[in-house]
Amino acid sequence: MTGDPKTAAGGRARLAAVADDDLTRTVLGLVWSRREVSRAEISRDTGRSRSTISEVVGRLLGTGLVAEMGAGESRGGRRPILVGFRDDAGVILGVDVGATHISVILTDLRGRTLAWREHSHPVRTDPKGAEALITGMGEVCLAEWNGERSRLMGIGVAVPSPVDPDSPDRVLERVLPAWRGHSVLDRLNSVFGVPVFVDNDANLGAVAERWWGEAVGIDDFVYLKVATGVGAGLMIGGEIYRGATGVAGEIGHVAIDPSGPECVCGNRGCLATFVGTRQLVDRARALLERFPGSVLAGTEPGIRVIEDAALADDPLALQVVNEAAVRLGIVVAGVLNLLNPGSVILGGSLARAGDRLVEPLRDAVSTRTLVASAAASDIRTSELGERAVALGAATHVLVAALANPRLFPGVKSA
Amino acid sequence: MTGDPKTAAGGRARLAAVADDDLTRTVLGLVWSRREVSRAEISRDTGRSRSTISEVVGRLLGTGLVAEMGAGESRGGRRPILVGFRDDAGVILGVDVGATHISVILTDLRGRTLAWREHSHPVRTDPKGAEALITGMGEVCLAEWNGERSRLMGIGVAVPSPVDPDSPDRVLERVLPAWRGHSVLDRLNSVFGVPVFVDNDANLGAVAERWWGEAVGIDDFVYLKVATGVGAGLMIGGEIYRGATGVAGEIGHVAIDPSGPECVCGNRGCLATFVGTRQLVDRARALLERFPGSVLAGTEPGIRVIEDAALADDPLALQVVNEAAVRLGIVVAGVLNLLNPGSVILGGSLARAGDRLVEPLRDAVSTRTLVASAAASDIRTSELGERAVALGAATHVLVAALANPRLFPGVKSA
DNA sequence: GCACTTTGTTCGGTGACCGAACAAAGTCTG
DNA sequence: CAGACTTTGTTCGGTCACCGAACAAAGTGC
Repeated sequence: MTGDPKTAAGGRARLAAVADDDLTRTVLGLVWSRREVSRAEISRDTGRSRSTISEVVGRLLGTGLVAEMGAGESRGGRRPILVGFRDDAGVILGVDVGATHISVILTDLRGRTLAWREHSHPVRTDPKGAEALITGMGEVCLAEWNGERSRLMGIGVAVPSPVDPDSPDRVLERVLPAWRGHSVLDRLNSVFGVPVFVDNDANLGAVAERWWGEAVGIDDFVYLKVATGVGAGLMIGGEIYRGATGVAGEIGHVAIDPSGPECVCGNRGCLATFVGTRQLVDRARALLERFPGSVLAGTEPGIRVIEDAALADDPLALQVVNEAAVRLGIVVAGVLNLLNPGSVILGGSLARAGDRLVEPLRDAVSTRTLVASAAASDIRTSELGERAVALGAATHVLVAALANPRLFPGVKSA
Repeated sequence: MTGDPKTAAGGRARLAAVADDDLTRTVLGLVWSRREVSRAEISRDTGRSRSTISEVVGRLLGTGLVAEMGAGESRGGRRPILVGFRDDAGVILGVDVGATHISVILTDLRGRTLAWREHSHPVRTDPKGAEALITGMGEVCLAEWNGERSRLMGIGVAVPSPVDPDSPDRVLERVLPAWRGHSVLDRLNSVFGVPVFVDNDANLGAVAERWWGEAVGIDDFVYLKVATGVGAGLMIGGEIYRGATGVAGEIGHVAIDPSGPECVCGNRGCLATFVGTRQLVDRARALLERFPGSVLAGTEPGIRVIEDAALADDPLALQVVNEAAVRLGIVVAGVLNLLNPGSVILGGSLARAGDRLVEPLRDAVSTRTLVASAAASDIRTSELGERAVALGAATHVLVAALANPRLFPGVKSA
């Protein structure tokens, strides 16, 4: 043993610089969420003395992350100086890698869209092309934004596959076998020179809902996403819950009908055999015979067309939505009974249908749950639209930065 | 506004005494779990300096909660002084209020049983009698133990009903309407003069498993308990998860067969209509015709008798266990897909059947889950026996005390 | 105009924690 | 067996986050 370097370097890491201790983190988060707040108010909310808060805020002002925004209303004495978060202090790229498409968003630190691109691509079979497409689209977004590139803080990537909490590199192999060995993360990191974060798409959709959507202020909810497959993002105590091996929320293969069709997973009657973009489109096509008057007759319907038709109360489209609602309802009922979430948010392909989806779903649920838990949780559709997952990927980076401000450009660590 | 008492009294509470700051808590927990540990080892494990740990341990020695237990093995230098937890520094009462019985346990701070009593009682319909019975059994346990009564630290109570995290008093009303208005908690508190904690029985069974049973060291698991009803305790990140309104884990009314019998809850085919002590006994009686040679023939079978028969490979009893396993398997499969727990532990009426229950259950599960999540989590039966829930109730108090040492007798707060 | 509030800053003080140094009590090697 | 090296636990002076008191600046309300 050559001495004991652990005692010297380990233990409580020496914080040589700004914005890394607990209090600084708390204050930064408070300034972010309150948008405009005085030092005195921070002091009251955190329970720390005004003198302490003054010093912390002073250090934060030096980083450029927060700034004084003018005077606020008097509460019977001197008017407070309002401190606010600099939403433009950095930008974030969010990437949504779907099964058949890729989209990229560029946001500021308040989740505002600065640029957005979308492309169809056979992601499963052409990983090399996908990789090039992602970096290219990222470059395009940055160019459109036309700001200093050094303000890019990080990249969030959503993948349609479970993520192993321990080694996110090995993520893609299970669902995307052709991606084996391709470390998109490394590539993105070396091209853009910033940290890259990966997570499952449903998880990141849940993150988007919690920060900008229907679940703002809710710590315990379930986000259910219908796309090529079906997945759930579990938010528990304000944190994404991944389970023991990272596959929590993978509900596509819950068996809801033992006599149902065979699934790729080897079992029968999985939820994924009924609900999923492809299955919905197939079902619509099969129903054309029974609904010759449908607006879908004669077209080659895509999911978007079905959604539009449902919103126009086309009987065929409503039938498709209804059937899906009943199937989803079976699973949602199970989720409510087991987890008792504060709310359930439906995103993805069918969310645009709104009440036309929620009402039959709620009916299906109510025949399968205890009154108490069903009544307690409200079921809603997402309003974030097609950008939800990419936005969530970007938000994931924002969350990481607020928790560890050294990620912000201009905040030094030594 | 009369001054600002909040600034003076609120915020970071002044710690006038011993054993209440973060580090002291950590050290106390470490000493408890390691049983015998040196100051130097604590220093390495917590990352604090030896000088700091020395001071903290010194203070803890003063409380009587820990003591020096002699010298340990040398690691190449001076031999360490081992510090250990005084398991007999306090005792705890755990109460298991079932639907048809009440049991009380007295334990030390290592979960060892010092006394135990059990009684049948119509809890639902006779709350006053139940209350008297609980206090009486508590007194009997304390008398049998024959120690100083001042060492009683607290009482944990398990109830067969969801618990509202915000107001545990209103707990019992939903499942036990006759208990309305009876605050057993207040009564216990005034009789014994110590804090009283309440929680759901399945939750407390999970606590027992995590501290003394099959889930030691596992932070994410599901405990499934079959008794008069069926319930689950969800351990997530080492904490009991209660959901938004406290009914998480109430899976008795998950619909597993839409064409099944009607349930008291108004729906059809609930898990509770198939699995539950009463249902199992009824089923055994109904099967007597088909299994005339069964050892159960001619008896009036109780659940204990059925368990014994199954362990003796009686075909009728095995049939009952098998059927229950398949039904439970449907629900367990849903749980695995959704939550991806590290393990599933089966407690209550059927746990004694061991592999005779687990094997058919595992078969039922494997046809309904993704390979990945099914393979990752192992399904086991509890070994804690009939005392599990009462033990968990007592353990709940221990957990609270380790997190807030002022609960311990002799540790002053001012 | 005067009494009272509120804000933000300055400044001396407290306490948790650290590192260096040391004595005591070991192990290991020649 | 002696001397070199380790490990443990304690002592002691120093650092840093945080606090409270005091104060000036800038308000409000009668």
